Amino acid sequence: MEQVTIKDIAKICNVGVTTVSRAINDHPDINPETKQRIMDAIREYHYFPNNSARNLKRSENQTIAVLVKGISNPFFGPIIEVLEREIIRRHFSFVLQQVEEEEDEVEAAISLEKEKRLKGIIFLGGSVHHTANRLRLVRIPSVISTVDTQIPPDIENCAVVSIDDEAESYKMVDHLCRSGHKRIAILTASERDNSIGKKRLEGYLRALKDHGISADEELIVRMKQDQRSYTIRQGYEITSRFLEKKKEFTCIYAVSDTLAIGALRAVIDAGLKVPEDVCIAGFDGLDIARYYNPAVTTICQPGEEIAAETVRILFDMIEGKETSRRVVFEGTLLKGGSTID
Amino acid sequence: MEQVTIKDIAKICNVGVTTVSRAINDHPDINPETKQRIMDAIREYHYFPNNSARNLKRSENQTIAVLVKGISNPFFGPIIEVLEREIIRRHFSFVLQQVEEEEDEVEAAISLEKEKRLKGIIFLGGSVHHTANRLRLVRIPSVISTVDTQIPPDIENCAVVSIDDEAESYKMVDHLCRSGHKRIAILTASERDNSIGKKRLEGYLRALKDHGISADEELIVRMKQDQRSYTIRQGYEITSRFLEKKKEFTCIYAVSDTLAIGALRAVIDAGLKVPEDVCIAGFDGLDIARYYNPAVTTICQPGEEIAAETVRILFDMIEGKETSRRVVFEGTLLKGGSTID
DNA sequence: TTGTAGGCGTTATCAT
DNA sequence: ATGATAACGCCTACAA
Repeated sequence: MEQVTIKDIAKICNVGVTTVSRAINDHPDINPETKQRIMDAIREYHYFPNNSARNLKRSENQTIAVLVKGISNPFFGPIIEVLEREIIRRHFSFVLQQVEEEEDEVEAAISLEKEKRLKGIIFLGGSVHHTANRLRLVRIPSVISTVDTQIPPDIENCAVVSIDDEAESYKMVDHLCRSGHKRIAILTASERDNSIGKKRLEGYLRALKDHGISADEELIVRMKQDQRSYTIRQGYEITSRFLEKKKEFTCIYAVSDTLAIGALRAVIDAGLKVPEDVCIAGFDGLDIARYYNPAVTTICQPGEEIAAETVRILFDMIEGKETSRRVVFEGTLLKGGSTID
Repeated sequence: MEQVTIKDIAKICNVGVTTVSRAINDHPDINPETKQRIMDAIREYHYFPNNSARNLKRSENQTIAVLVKGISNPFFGPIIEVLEREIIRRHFSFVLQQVEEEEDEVEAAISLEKEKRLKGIIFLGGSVHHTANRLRLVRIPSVISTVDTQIPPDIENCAVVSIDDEAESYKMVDHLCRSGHKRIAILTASERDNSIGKKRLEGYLRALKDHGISADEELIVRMKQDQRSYTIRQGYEITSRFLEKKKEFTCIYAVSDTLAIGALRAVIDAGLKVPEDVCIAGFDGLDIARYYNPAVTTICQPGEEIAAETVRILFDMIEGKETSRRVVFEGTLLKGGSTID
């Protein structure tokens, strides 16, 4: 028997398929003995229900999908854990799906919604805003999490939970300026980025301006596009090249902790001392920033709170309750040994 | 119209469903103009084919699934990237699926195989060996990747690609002993672990023995079970507690780089100098080990080669070719500033 | 080149 | 408590 189906089990047990279906779905209307017989046969013949058939037939499914862009981003690790725990706690199933770099997450969502009869969707990472219009096609409640974006007010089943990237970035650069830095280099995304890289750069520029410092294009160091973004290696390489130019500067602010760590190491390898010769700051509040030597001064995003709030809002929407459409969390400036006050 | 189906599109375009199906699946037997008309309607009415229905009907699907246990493990990041690239390069689709900590990966595989009509499966991480018998139920070719395990020789459509954990661990501890260390503490998994933690501990014990050093139970530091394993934080905490005991030792060997980094930081926080007072070594060869300050001496697993070989073997099996059933790669001892020769 | 009809494996409805 | 049967949305002979 190539593929054991529900019919085979029915035949083996001399019952109808309905009864087998009742057994595997824990329906009440079934004789316990019949059920036992069926379950035994299922085990013996290694029957596994076909999920495609189930999803096709079922009108709805108590499951929430999390769509992550860049699943190996260490920032998402603890967040995914909380999302999962909170979803399971509410007796829903949890599906984690990776979205490819070039893939449109909204399209993936629509497709998955149909395929799995989802009840809700969480977008983690990515840059959903340029597809805001497509969001209209998502019929079920969704929350965009950790991405600071705007959604048109008429899209009613979608919410956003994140920090304010521009403001938090301002907070960091403001702090650095107050510490006396006047020549602060920034490590950020490539020119055509339209996501956190851009927002955090804007915060940097505004802070400089408020401190009467004119921005110097030469201190804006951008990632190379031919490599994975926001990696330690990327941080190391762009910093090394920057150092070779012998620009004058006293501080490097990287828009992610991973970049900051690469920068830190590049600076050390160049024979400079941190923080005596160069101060370094990051963004995100990764564990590794805290545990690096020296600890990296950073803006800590309350990732786990964002995750918990994300799930809370999603379920409010699912249950038809009134709920906030936009929640902005505050980041915390965490001072480490990589900067001097 | 709640859910647009293929029938709706057919009706709208005044054609049969077959023709619509032909259009969306790029069948040759269709009038280009008809196709264009259909594609326009699809876009206009936002039709998305239902994947469940497709998978149900399709007898096979050119797709490979990767089942990862512990997807946020940084060791898997670059590996997944290579797996994906290699699979796509062979014109197959790639599906990444997370397996829960308590979930049985083989069962997940069987379920997914039916649901998506997979052509092959890659197991990444986890500890597949205690379910070897269940592996028999997986009808399609599979490769267990990065897990050093044995599979019964009669299971013919399953292969293993990994390093030899015991031998590599031996290599590291042997090196440490040759550097003069006699009191080497090890940071490893909990007692009931039956995976890498155990294998690497065995290598440690054998190396000590070969150097005439008797193992000291007090130098075997185990992870706490109430926390996520192999995290930096875990490494920091168990090391801190260990330091409080004031045991005599000159070196800490952690069975993962993440643990090693936590240990490193704990040692530094305790006012000790690395490597002058304490040497520290890790395992895996993560980027962060290389970029830490000081760089962590570690065994570097050739993750990307393992990934490439995994895909190669899988496709050999799919194509019915003879191929190796077991490939063991060598790790490389990478010396960093965290130890002294 | 196009359409009709049957079936993929399951669940839901409605009898019995 | 149980079973027959009609969907679910799609693909694919086969027929036209």
